[in-house]
Amino acid sequence: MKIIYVGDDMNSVETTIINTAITLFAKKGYAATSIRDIASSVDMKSASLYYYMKNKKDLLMLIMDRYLIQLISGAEAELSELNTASADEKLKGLIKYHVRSHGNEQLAALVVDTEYRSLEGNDRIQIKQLRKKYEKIWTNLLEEGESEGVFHFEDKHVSYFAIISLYTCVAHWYRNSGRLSVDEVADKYAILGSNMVLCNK
Amino acid sequence: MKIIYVGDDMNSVETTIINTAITLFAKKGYAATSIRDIASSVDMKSASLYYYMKNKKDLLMLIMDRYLIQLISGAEAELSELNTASADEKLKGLIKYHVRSHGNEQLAALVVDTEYRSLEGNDRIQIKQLRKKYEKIWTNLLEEGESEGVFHFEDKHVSYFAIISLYTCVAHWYRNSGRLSVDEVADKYAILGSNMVLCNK
DNA sequence: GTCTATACGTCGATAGAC
DNA sequence: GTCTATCGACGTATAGAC
Repeated sequence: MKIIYVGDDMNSVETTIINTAITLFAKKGYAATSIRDIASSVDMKSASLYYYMKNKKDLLMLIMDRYLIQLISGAEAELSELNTASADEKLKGLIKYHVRSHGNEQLAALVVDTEYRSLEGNDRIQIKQLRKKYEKIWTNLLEEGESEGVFHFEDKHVSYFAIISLYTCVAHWYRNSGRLSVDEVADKYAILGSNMVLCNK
Repeated sequence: MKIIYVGDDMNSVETTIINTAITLFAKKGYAATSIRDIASSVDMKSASLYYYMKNKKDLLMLIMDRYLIQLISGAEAELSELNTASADEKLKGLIKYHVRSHGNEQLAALVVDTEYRSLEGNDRIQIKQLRKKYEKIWTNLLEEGESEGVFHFEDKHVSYFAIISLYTCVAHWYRNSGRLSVDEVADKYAILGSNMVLCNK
């Protein structure tokens, strides 16, 4: 499940630049990555990049915006496919989707997760809203399960943060070269998370 | 439980500079924080800071090194106090200690957690070794509990990363001004984590 | 589209007065 | 101890040739 953005030409220069920026931002951080770093990684001069982008800040915004919009629409699609299932099945499905997305698009997920502090003004507000929209998908599901008597948590907010942080951190430790595939990690994690909130555990 | 480093004079200029650096590194990131930023926050000129430190890189190292050494020795002390307790009690104690440390020294914990990528060469190796030493405390305890038949996990590494990431992320979301005290969060989290690996759940 | 050249600010760090 | 002054490197971004 490689995420393909609508309208992307995977071989275009724009896409190469964006993917290179994602790699460098994830590895060294946005502030420590210079336009010249990105340019030399794609065998161009720094001035040439400005033909494809407005400035460095907009490049970061493009990356974060795209990933979050993709993540949200994918989560909504996943839940709508499961709309007749139990809350527990929906939670497992959502966890698997989240882990797969964070595993397959690991570098972009890392940028989204670590570079929020690099945003200012309206950019920050815009990304905050997208994050809140995604969080809402999870909290709605937890509340749905609770009102159906399927889930129980001593403290809703603590459980919510526990689940969200557990699954987001996958992007920080998962290694593609490791023992487990993304799908295997997703399956194992779905059980862990379900156990955390399920009533009859 | 405010962590006091041995030999610190809490009112010294050095300490003020270090605490200011921790705050700025946590908020904006190491690369995005200039020496002039730190200096103006402590009402000095940038040149004056060099009377107290060798360079910017060493300031970051000092912060990360101190926090990790403190974290490790505190965890060891916690476990040695509990050396006659069950593995489950030890795990709960370790979780509580970790959450309290990450809650009380939140900014330093964030710097340690997010600025590893800003280190190079021997600095990186040195911090990596400290992190591994701390991780070893946790994995030893999980293995001890498993061999005693108290803990069970389908996949040791996945469970280990789940627990570690769950508890480290506390530093990312905890707000001192919020509804819960650090101790309350620590207690609630200890139950969650224990449930994840306990046999008779 | 990609380049060379460059403007202009800010960076980390040092020299040396007080 | 703290300052002013300054160095040289490097940052983003633009102008304009090809």
